[in-house]
Amino acid sequence: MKPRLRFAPSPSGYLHIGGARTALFNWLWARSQGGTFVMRVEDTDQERSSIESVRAILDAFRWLGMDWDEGPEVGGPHGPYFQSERKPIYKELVEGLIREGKAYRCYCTKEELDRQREQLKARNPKAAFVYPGTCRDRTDQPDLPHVVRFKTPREGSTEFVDKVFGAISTPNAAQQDFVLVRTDGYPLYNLAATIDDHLMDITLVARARDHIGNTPQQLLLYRAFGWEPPEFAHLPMMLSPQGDKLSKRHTAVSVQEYRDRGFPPMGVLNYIVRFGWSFGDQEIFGKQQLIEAFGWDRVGKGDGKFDDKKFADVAFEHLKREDLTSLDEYASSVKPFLDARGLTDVPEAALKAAIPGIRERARTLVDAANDLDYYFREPPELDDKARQKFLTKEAAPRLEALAETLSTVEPFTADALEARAKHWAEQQGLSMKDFAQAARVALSGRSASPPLFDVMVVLGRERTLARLRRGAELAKS
RNA sequence: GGCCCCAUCGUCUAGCGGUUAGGACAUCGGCCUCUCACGCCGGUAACGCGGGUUCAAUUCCCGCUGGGGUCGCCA
Repeated sequence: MKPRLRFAPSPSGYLHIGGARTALFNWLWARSQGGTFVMRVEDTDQERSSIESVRAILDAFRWLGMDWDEGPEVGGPHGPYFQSERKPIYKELVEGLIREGKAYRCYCTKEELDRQREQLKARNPKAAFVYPGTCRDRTDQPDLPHVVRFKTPREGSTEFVDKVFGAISTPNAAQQDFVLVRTDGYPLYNLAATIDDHLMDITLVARARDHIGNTPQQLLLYRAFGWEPPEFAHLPMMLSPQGDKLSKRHTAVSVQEYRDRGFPPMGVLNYIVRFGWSFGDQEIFGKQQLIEAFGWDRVGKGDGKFDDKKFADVAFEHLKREDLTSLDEYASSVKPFLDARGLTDVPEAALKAAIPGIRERARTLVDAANDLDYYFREPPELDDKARQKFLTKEAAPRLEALAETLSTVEPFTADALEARAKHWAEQQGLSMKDFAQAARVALSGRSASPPLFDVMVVLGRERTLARLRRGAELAKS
């Protein structure tokens, strides 16, 4: 049977990097098995959910290149895919549970329970508040504000075999009569997720380890409904560098921030997939390779700590290698970052000519746009320090002479230019070192750039000569 | 605190009874060189502790210690 996987975001913000990883594992398995990847929006918390957030999350998915087969915008045979639109489904099923005595209405108010909880905490901060079961055996069901609670068995234990962690067993006594439906009639997570996973024919639920404690409750619900539960796979956590829960305080945690920093999408996916999953010594993967390599047997159990440096390096690796980011892809990816610098109509051909020279230098697309800037800005921005250091009185005549000697080079290629320049230098009793930096500043405005003659070729004969001469003028003054 | 889970370099990890414990990032040297990079060569650096099992434990079992998760009318 083809597996059906899902990712079920709560639309209360951006797509968290940890959420992206969970989604990725699901998506990879679906894609590698020819299965189905379902996107379901868990918007039962009306206060926190927003449509902008749904949009942000879907945009992040698109940017990452993870497509969904069923869900928002694409529909599918198991809809609706917004939980807020599935209320009648939950309602009917919960009423069945109540009729069968497997759940009950609880009339205790949140305020009362909160008060009790706080009292207990005041006395013993480490004590766990457990619902006292006030309404558990109540026989009347008046039509007053209430929540619905599950009647958790007091005996026995709930067990399952996790695809990553193996056998996990939890005593039912450790579970309380958890709430299924709140006063406003909206279902809570465990109820809605269970019902939807079943109705949507989900075969494997893969999620982060912080959900491991929800699994027994959900299993209890499957049993109560008489349904066959799906398989479960829990992923080790992605922790902050300090080892606690990863949050904004530590680093950028939204996928969008990495996009804005100029990380390539596959760089992001590649870094997060290696978190809790490995494939021998291979660290860098293209998308197709990743789909083929992925498997649950190579998912580890230990939590990991987030490392910005490693992340940046993986992203860079993807930008650097043409087999991972093609020239076309690189060019179109860097465009928005050039736009942001005001370089809005960069010729495609020139851009593609310039990229190979900056690929191995630019660690992000932000860097790339910066490294490409002087090719497309006329005149190039001039770095003051570089000017003072290299555009000296001594340099002026050399730049003039260099422009002169290079003006007749044919063809205008790096090799030919280098040969001519070296020949000229030799005649003058000079070495590359005696004019290279001055020429670099003249050409790029900076003291660091790709090799001189490569820069010249990208600029073309006319601009090269003009910039060298302008450099000479600047050097005189 | 109850319940659940985890444990190899600073970090991500390989290892699935016998290895000089491997790779990558980071870090420190060096080489290359027209600058900056890239690349290349090399160094420092790990099996948490204690018991078993075994001819042999990083590897299997138990305990301890340490770490994490969870205990909401959030998901």
